[in-house]
Amino acid sequence: MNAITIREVAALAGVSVATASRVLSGNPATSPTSRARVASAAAELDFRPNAQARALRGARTNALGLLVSDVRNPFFADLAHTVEQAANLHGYVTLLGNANERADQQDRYLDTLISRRVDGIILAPVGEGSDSIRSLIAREIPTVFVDRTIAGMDLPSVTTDGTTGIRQAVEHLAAAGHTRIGYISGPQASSTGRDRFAAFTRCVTENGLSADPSLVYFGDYQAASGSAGVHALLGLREPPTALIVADSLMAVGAIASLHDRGVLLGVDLAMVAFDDVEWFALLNPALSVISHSVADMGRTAVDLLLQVIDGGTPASVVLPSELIVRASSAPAGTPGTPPRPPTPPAAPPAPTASHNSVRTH
Amino acid sequence: MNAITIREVAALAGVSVATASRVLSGNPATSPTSRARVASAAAELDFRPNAQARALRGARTNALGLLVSDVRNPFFADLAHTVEQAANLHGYVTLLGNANERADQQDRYLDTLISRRVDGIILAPVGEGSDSIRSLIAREIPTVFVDRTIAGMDLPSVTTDGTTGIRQAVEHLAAAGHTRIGYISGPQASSTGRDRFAAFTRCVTENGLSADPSLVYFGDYQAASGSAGVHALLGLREPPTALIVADSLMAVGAIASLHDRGVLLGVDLAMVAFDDVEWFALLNPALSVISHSVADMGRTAVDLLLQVIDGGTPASVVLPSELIVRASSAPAGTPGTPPRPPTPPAAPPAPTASHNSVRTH
DNA sequence: CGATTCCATGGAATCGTTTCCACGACGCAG
DNA sequence: CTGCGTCGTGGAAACGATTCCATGGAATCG
Repeated sequence: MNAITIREVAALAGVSVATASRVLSGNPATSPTSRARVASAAAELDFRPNAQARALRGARTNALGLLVSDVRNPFFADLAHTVEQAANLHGYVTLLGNANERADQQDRYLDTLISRRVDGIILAPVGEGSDSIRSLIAREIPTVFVDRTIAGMDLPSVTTDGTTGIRQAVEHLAAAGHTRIGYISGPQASSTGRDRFAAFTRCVTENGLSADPSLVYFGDYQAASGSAGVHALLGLREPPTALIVADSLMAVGAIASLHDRGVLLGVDLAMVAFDDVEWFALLNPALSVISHSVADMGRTAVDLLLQVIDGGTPASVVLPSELIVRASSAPAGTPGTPPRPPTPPAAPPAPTASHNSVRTH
Repeated sequence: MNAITIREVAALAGVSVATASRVLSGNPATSPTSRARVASAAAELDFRPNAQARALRGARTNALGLLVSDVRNPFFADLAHTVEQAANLHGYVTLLGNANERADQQDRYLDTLISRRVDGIILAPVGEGSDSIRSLIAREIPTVFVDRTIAGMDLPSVTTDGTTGIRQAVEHLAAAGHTRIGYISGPQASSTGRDRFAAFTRCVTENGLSADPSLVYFGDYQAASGSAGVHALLGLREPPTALIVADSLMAVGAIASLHDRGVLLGVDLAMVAFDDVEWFALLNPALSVISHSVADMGRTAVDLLLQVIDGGTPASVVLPSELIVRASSAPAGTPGTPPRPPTPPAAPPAPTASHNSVRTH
């Protein structure tokens, strides 16, 4: 770790450190001669400026923090990817943290991001507010929420309006004859969990469907709770004939559990999941989903954050969602019949929406 | 961004900065009195030490860099997760970078990691060596390779021995009567691409199967190349009756393409993919895979890196792989017959290996 | 009781970079 | 020829923490 400093570069170039610094940071007040000499000296020594020292003096670190609730969730993996690309475009490097859906890990990571003096933070919060998050606000560290928000914390955010998609899903299932729709919900401690659940209950009553509270299972956005939800709902005396699952990981767990039980998707049970994941279309039958554009969300989050860093107070953005109908939400079978022998799944109804994600205004 | 410094903490506590620093960094040479006063002052001001300044003076940053070739690849998402957890256990924070399977993005990220003076780097390299990687070695920055290596660069590494799994897969398919096995390979510019391809060709000849070079398609570990591979291989005059795909993303592309063509997995075409991804088991028919333990790989990589940081020169570790047979690799259909109407997939043969991943010694 | 050790403490140097300030050289207009 | 603005340059302060070193008081020992 024989680090080369700007001092050695200056010495080799035969100029002062001040001049070397000016050349290396693009300050125009330099002569062509010293520009050339410093540049070649830096190249020869393979000089890499120490970002710590640079950030210590200057105000900016040119780093953004992105804290997602679970990297293994394909939605957040995609989000990380788009955020990284967008940040890169603006000269920022992204430090990605993984809260693992746990508030303590989120706080630990937030603390290190604060310590490292990132220029701003994009946060998909877990829980309902912690000291670390309040600390963020008290220090006026530029922060935006993505995907989820926290009640009472007035920060710019990019979220999805799940209502449209959920309404479309409920109406679609109702039109297919389902009256008892099960719902595997996200945790009520998260804004998306609450909002989607509220939208679901509203749409269910609006469509005159069963509002039986036992049709709702509250999961935690992890695969295991999807399995548990299927177990609970199909164990009811009057099980649902259709199922809406509030995120992709729980959908994976739910599907695995249905497989184990020999319940055929799209035949014995209709299903729609929130979040469009590429391979959901590859399942047999392909899974109907409520889609929202992760690329737009990532780009918008970076845009908002950069505005906050520049001192602005941008308005929050709400992105649309929409139903994509595939074979898994075929018309209802007769409720209560035991699983039948495998038959080819019914032909999917004509899609009500294209697969292409909706662009934000 | 009204940052609180140790100076203000010291003032409030009524001690010198030196004492404050000692208390805050756990130096035992402090009196209980000042410990208490400094601690309460720090808490009251919500003091967060500036990691930049700390790292500037001291030698360590307590940060590791993890550079993966593609975050959206579930294998690397899982790896990121386990590495992060393991590093966390040792008090390190992980800076995750995404090379996007592109050498230029990898180099850009390596440069920022060098600039930020991370204590060590875990690298899943893209390409066959660049100036940035050579720079890493020249500076003696602790680095280990994970999943992939680069020929001629003698760094500790954790890799998977794909040979066992591929041999099992080829023998399994041969036993089922397949003689023409297609192979969608990873890029020959990557060590895993070369190694797995070499193992495949060796096993094919050993088992007396067709070594027709047109049965091999070279992809790039991205989904699109999986589709292209299916297109190329099924367009042959004598198409293969079985397919081995060298990674999970290309498998996704391949499966999508098979869907589009109406080719039934496990009926018209047997398939085995490298990398065990949770939801591959959920496909219908479930996908046979060559599994290797990503958790072991992540933990081992962190272990090796910590040894290198402590001045050691640990030996590289090779982890095992094994075939997990599921329904997608059913016995061969008659080659060349057009897709038949859907029938229930054949019952899977008895698994030759358990789903549980093999533990490293 | 005096000398010596121990220990908590504060002042100051240090890390590598940026940036303020002062200075000298130069060109140009009066 | 002198005065003034411009421009490139170097010295030194600054950023916020750690750590060496010296100091003074208390404790211990002969």
